[in-house]
Amino acid sequence: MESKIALAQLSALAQENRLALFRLLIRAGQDGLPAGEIAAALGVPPNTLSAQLTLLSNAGLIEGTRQGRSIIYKAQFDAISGLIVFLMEDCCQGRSEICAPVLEAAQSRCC
Amino acid sequence: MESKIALAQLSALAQENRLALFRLLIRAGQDGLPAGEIAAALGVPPNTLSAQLTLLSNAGLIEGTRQGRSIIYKAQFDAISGLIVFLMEDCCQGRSEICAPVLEAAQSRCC
DNA sequence: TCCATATTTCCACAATATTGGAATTATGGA
DNA sequence: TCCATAATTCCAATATTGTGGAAATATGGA
Repeated sequence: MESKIALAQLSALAQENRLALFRLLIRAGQDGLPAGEIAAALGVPPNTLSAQLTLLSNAGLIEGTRQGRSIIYKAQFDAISGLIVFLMEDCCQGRSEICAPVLEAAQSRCC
Repeated sequence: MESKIALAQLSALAQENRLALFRLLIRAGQDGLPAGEIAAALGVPPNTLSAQLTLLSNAGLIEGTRQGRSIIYKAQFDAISGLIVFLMEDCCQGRSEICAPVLEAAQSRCC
């Protein structure tokens, strides 16, 4: 992954509202949520939410598709996977005993 | 993990210099690097670097220990592991086929 | 004690990001 | 065509962050 993309993703997540928004979509899973429901859930005015959705979307972390009058946003799980790999890149120079436990711990505590 | 800590970690990583700095320490592994060498490697004046080290350190992503006149900074691998878990929290409501591949992909591409 | 090296703290200027009001675009139904 | 709903774009005020100069602190050696 390019450094610029990772930076955009980290910047997008590095804000209270957007982090909450992203995690809401992670929890919503593959069904996603319409922008209006997200705004209601987070208590954010629609134009502000729109700016936040755009940032996360430009970073590739979420994707919106129109469905009637609503736009349904979904978390992009691949993007998170790529970001994790980027952060751990060249972490061990072959000595995988250093970095393997990091991802193993994450895996065992997830789901 | 508390949301505040995750936010501090993401904010700390969401900046070009600090992201490069963190990844440098990830690559340096458990030996770490003295602040001076980091400054030289990144081409950043020492006082600016110090502010960046402080931010990453306060977020728990790195840790510095004095050794003679130098302070050796090391990446905290546990912190990254915790951040990954936080981002994926409640990702699948039991339907682990959604989120398991994310971490598996990360694991297979790392090391 | 004095000096050189390593790093940090203090501070203020410049750059960047966040927010929401008002207006705009898009869709579907009557 | 007209209206209501859903979401976005434009813009400017406000808030936050990043940067480096100058001074300060900490360590080790002569």
